[in-house]
Amino acid sequence: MTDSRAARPRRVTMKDVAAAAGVDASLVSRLLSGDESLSVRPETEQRVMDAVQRLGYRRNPAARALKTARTMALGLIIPDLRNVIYTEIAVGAEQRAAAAGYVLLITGGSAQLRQEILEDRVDGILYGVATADTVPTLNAPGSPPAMLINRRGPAEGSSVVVDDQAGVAMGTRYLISIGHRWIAHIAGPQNVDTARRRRRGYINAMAEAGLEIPDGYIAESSFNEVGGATAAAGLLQLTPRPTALVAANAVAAVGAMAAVRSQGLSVPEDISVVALHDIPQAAYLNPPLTTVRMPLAELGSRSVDMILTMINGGQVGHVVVATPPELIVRGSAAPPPR
Amino acid sequence: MTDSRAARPRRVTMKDVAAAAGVDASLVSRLLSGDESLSVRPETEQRVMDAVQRLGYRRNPAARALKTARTMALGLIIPDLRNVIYTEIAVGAEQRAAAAGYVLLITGGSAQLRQEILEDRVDGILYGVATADTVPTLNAPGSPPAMLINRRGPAEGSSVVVDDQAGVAMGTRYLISIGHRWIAHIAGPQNVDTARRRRRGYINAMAEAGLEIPDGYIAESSFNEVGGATAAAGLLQLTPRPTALVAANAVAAVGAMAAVRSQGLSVPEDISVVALHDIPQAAYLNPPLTTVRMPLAELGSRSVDMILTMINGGQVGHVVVATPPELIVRGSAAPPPR
DNA sequence: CTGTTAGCGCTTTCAA
DNA sequence: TTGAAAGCGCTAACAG
Repeated sequence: MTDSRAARPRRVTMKDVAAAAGVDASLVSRLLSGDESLSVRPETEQRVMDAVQRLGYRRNPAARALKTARTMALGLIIPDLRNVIYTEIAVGAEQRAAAAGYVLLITGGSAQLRQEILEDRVDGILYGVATADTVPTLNAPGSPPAMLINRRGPAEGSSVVVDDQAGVAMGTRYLISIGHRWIAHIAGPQNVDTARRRRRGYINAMAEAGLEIPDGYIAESSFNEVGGATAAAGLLQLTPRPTALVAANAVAAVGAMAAVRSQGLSVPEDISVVALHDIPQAAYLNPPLTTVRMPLAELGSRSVDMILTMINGGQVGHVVVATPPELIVRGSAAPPPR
Repeated sequence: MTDSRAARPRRVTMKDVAAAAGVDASLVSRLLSGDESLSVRPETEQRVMDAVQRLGYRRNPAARALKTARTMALGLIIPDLRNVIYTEIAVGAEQRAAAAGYVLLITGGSAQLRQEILEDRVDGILYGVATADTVPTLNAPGSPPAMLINRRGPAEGSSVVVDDQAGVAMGTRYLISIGHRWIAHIAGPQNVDTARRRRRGYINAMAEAGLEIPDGYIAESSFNEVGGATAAAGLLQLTPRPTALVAANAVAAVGAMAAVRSQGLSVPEDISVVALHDIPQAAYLNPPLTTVRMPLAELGSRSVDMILTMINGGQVGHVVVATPPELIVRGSAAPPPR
């Protein structure tokens, strides 16, 4: 194997800058770090800054990390890069991280797989993945601080979620308010707590209106199109047949609407659909999907604030983002037939 | 400001392992790197490995990066984390990177913004962003190797793309084959070369069938729902009114179909629609969207192969992923009315 | 078969 | 107001 490694120019180091400016490297370091308690002659500072400019110098993060034991990076692990919900969260997190001078490293896949890869490259980890069976080990000794995002975990840990229960309850109440009585729920996978909290929102809203939830009216499904389609297909066979569906997830709702159509029924004339999460395409679907918008970007930015607090030794615990859900009425729900 | 930094346990170092195993650190290092040219007494190796296990030791990437001048990380910059097309690419890239022992750091946003942040943390950069006006500076001295992905750049650089031209041509030919003559094109933003190549595919397919492209039949649009809706709305006002639309992007097509409906027309009875990129929801739309599937994951994995070659001093140039596009016939296209 | 040594590029006391 | 020196955790060349 011929190693044809090209001769890349050696990176300019702090020493080079120091030499060019006729000062010691330590001075360059302190200048670049904006050390307040430092008094430098303006002209010296000028010379150093000029040299930095001229040589195009950038500090080496690896060397800094080694010395300071801080990488200035944060890790975000999400179950699936293709999931719009998570990328929405990621966008919020990324902005906040950047504002704090941190890089956000986003990876998809299982916690197991990513944990070890990320663990030693970041100062803190945000886990967007966790099921009842596989909660990542938070805060193992020797590992950076970690917390759950959009998932609630064991009491000792920390987490941040949106008010899923309120969101689904809001959607359910809306259907009730326009006259529906037989409302079924397309629930998410019940081994993730987010889905369980949404289910509770549905159950509560139904109970508070004194409405019955017949057997089978809660159909578990994965958070994607196929899952929603399968769940809806089953629900439509039930007696009494539901006149409305609250979906725990908008992507699943897209599948559900397709299933309704394939049974020769139509949305919203025969079956009304309301879904959690206001995804970008909701307004362009046929019919446009009525949704409950959740503060996802805020969930992301909040999680960064929290992990930063943890990194600095603070306590954060379990938080629910306070911003209330918002109902976005479009065309997929109407009063029930007859 | 009270610094309440908690006392996190000091990380286990290689020295600790060496001490625990009664050997020198350098031996631990060579063992952990799987140095072939090393002969160690099996029992010594065993002792070291046991110590590693017992202490839960992991090597410090910052220290390794400083020493070896390799971070074992790759950067991927994509325009928008929410764009399904790009996350599909990212998934392919991530898998290949992991297989090669590299971490893929994904960030969204502008090249300008991300470049400097990533530059010194990775061994190579994959740019998924570039317009005619803002080509990132590839391979600046002192920066890691970089190339474009899903974008073609200046001759001196390197890039990998899929065969966009063939893809759109395939969709256009399909519409022609079922009888359409008046086919309009929802083109992407013409300052990105991907969009220009797709436009060329449309033009060529029309020309090769001897079909006329009336003025205004090519509408530029951004690669999202609003863009598609706006473009389609304009196209439908033209005389002769097109009977079919080829969209350079499936997300834009979702918007286009909505625009068709809002003019009181229907898909595919009045207007047929075919789009590039087989997005997950295509099959669940109303009507299900006929698309041309492009090898996006392969585009991602291929880009990783290429940047790895560059990192090792090799040349790669400009490549087009060979896997041909595939037509996925669903319900959004039918023979023209009358 | 295993140990010694030097040093990657930076930050941080401490001294001048 | 600035410089000197030590060392973060690791790897690689060289000795033994």
